[in-house]
Amino acid sequence: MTNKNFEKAEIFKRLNEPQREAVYHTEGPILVLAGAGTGKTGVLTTRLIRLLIEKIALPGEILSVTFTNKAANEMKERISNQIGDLSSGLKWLGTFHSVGAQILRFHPNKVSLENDFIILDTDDQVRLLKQIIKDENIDDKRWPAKQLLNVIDKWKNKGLYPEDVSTKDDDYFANGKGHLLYKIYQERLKYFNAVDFGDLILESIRLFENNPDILESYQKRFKYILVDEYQDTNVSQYKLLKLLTGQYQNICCVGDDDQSIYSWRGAEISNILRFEKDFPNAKTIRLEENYRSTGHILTAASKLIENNDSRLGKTLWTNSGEGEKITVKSNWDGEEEARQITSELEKLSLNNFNLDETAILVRASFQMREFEDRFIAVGLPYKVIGGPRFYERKEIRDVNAYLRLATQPNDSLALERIINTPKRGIGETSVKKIRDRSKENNLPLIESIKELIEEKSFKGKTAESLNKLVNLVFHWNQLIKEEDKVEIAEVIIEDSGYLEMLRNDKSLTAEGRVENVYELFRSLEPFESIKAYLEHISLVMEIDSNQHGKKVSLMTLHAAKGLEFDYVFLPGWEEGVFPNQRAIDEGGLEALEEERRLAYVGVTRAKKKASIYYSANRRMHNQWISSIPSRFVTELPEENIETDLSNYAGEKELFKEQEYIDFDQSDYETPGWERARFESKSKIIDNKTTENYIVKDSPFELNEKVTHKKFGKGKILSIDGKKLTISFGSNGTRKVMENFVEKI
DNA sequence: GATGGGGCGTTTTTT
DNA sequence: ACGCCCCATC
Repeated sequence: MTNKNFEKAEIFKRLNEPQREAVYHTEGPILVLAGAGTGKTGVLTTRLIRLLIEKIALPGEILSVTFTNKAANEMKERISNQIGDLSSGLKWLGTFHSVGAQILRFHPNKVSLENDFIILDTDDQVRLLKQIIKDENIDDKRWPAKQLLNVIDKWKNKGLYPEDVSTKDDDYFANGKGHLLYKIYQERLKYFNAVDFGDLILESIRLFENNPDILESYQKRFKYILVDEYQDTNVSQYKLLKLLTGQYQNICCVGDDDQSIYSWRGAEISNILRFEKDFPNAKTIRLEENYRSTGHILTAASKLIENNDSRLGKTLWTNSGEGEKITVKSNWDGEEEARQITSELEKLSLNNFNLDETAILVRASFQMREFEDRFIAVGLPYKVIGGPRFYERKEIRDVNAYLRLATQPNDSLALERIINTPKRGIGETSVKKIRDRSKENNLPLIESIKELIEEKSFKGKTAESLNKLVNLVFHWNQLIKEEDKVEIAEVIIEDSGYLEMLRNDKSLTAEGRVENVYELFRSLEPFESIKAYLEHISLVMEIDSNQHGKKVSLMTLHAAKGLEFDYVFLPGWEEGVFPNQRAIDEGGLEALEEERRLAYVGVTRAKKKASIYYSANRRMHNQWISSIPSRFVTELPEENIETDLSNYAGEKELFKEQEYIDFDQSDYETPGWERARFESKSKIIDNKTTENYIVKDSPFELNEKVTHKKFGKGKILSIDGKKLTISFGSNGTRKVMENFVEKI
């Protein structure tokens, strides 16, 4: 095909001016700042397609990285829909981790790995770390393995090897022993011929830093580099990109600093903020025309995000008219909020509106329960997006461990996982004996077992079981060598006694587990071999969930990034819930800005209508908390919102209570807040529904001594529901809400 | 090796 | 309040 052909193509014609520029500017570094709904993925794929069609690069010469498998698959699909076979051979289109794995698979020996190294999942990592902590005689109660994993993860995200962790960075764990444990962990990984997710990036960096010739070959190979969601990259991913970019500098990063919501897992918003400094002569293109939302939604979201300081700044606009205003509604509590939203959804549903185009986006998953309860009560079809993943289920991991072991008997971590599952009478002492032998003689566990059996170190049932297990493993391995067909998986799992164990389990969950195992067998079908399956799932922790039917989507704001719906419901916009108090406590202003970006992501998911809700009271950890509207509510411009207080009863109560909070000390003096206060006062309120919720039994007693965050120690003079009158001595006598007070 | 009680944590989650 | 994890106990 020629240039003309490309220019005639529909995908090209559809581009607007800045999009076109982003597609055509192929030489030199370029940052495409793509606001929500501005056709980001379209630009990325069109750019790639153009490189191929105009034969600027061969498929194998384009490195194209995304963050999630979902994004990678979507891109692949879009491309192949457009150009079919031309797209085959795009073997470097994938997630950061799959690219890292691919690189390491070519040169395992250069980073002290062997062929067929295994990729650990989180569960394996924790088990390994637990062992290390115990071996080092550290109290694993005080210093849990999970926490160590977080610390190590953090270091890996920052591109730090054990030797790079300075004493200064190492006050997180076990009084400065963190980096030592990290070192041992890395040694153990090498010993198991294993890497974790972080290593896929980190070891790739090490490979390139230690082998300039190899690096150069990759720099030459990757004529063009495309990066999606650049705001989500962490330091080590950035380093890897920087290395690969080399002298050619043909890197195109697409992202949106306003949608950076993953700092807590290592994403560095500074990567995108610094782009122009990092890559000299970089071109920045802003995509600001939004094709998703209507005017009010877009303006409100834009104004909201303008409250952030750390941003590159862009102004979204749309041609699609004003549309509907964002509604802001208040409720008495979470339950009422769920009722309210559900009834709005029911109305839509009764008018034959497609529920697939509706979503409820929450800040934290505990908020989902009330909605699920309500949906079930009224029979509204819904689906939860995200949540516990298939491959993280225990039974699935167990089965995978058996399959790993069958393909690779030396996989000691897999063996340790299932050595006594189902119960075979191989206790902790036997396992320790085996493990010790392995450490002494530097052997895989299975070889140690063989040795120990020959030496008759085990007796009775233990010896018998171990012998049987070892023989089975080698038998399976033989089966797979002869004919690696996925059907063998079922044979293996039956042989092992695992399925029998589940079938004999009378508990409620066991039935589901058996089903899950069969689901796994089904999911093997598309694969050529068990080995291919295992390699796939070690990088892809998801299974395609086929959630059919028209349903409301229920998910967290994080899970909603990249999605869009006609109607978006945003409950729980209250201080403490959203912005999340813990986030602010731990991360201060930066965290608050991230929360605001989350709000921005939420609002911009809506195509036709966004509705925001807050409640006067919320039950958290089984305690009633009275709450005040989120500052984000007050940051929405008045002209783009419609405050609807008609529905509900608790408003009066809410604002009456607010008067007991010391307003001088609060941040809520924005115009929106004042407006809300004023409106609430002028409303006539039906008090009926509130009565059920009024607290009758106070946890406090008259004359009880308490402390208040601000006023210090005091004595309770009177109790009126949640309102306490307290004498604070020199600080005077004040009325305060009980949740601002603690017992001494 | 099963069972139950005590202790603990309870934001977001991908690979 | 609740669920999960770990350990002690039988």
